[in-house]
Amino acid sequence: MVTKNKKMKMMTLDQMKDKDIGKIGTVERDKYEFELRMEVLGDMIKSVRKERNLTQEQLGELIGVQKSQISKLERNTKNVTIETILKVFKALKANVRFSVEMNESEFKVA
Amino acid sequence: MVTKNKKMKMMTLDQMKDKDIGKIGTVERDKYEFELRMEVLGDMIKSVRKERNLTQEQLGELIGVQKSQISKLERNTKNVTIETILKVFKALKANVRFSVEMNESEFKVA
DNA sequence: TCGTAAGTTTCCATATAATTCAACTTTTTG
DNA sequence: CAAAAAGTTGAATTATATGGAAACTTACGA
Repeated sequence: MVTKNKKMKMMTLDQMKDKDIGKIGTVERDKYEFELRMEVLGDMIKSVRKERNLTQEQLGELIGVQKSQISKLERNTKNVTIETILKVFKALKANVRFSVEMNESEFKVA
Repeated sequence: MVTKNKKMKMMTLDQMKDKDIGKIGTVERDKYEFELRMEVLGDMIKSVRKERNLTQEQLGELIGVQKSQISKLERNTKNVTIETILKVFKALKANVRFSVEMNESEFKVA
């Protein structure tokens, strides 16, 4: 299973690279400064939850946590793990995308 | 590093996952989805680092951590916080974007 | 093939994210 | 308005991510 997954992982990576990366030339610099504001992430959770017409308690049930936890995630100024983000938006049937870009090329992570 | 013109018969990512992991919604599949994302995230760090011609040690110096830590991030031994992701890609002068999409609407988080 | 550089792993400590519970405040609604 | 529902907060706990040190393995150039 491990070997299998590893093999698949490499295939996936190669696919990704061949498709999206191609070759990248020389030096480059970041276009604009990027800053992720955690409040916005919390706002996103809230927005999507409202969109789905769920209370914090109901969303909590879907995920398996108390409403207080949802509240904290929504108004959170703290750091969050990827796992938590995925868990929440999955329950909300929303798709999360992470991408990394250098220069013109964009590498989709998920 | 990036292999060009590598003609191989391979399944699409979704095909692979459906065939070898199980259908969407199963525990196995969900777990794999998460692991896949994490693994690919590590691969992205590695790819961009290589692109910048940096060793793990050099990247570590930029961020202020040991090379072992970079190794761990690239090999995804753990879950990762947003802060860590941002820190790494910032050092690599790469731009990270998170976005959430549900149905037709897409909400940019950053 | 030897030596060095690069990368990995293990053990461990510390910081902090995730979470609950219960009391509290705010909002909704009958 | 008063009750109920929804949301917030703080204190405490648990789980785990971050990180260093050092030994180890792998890659690689002379």
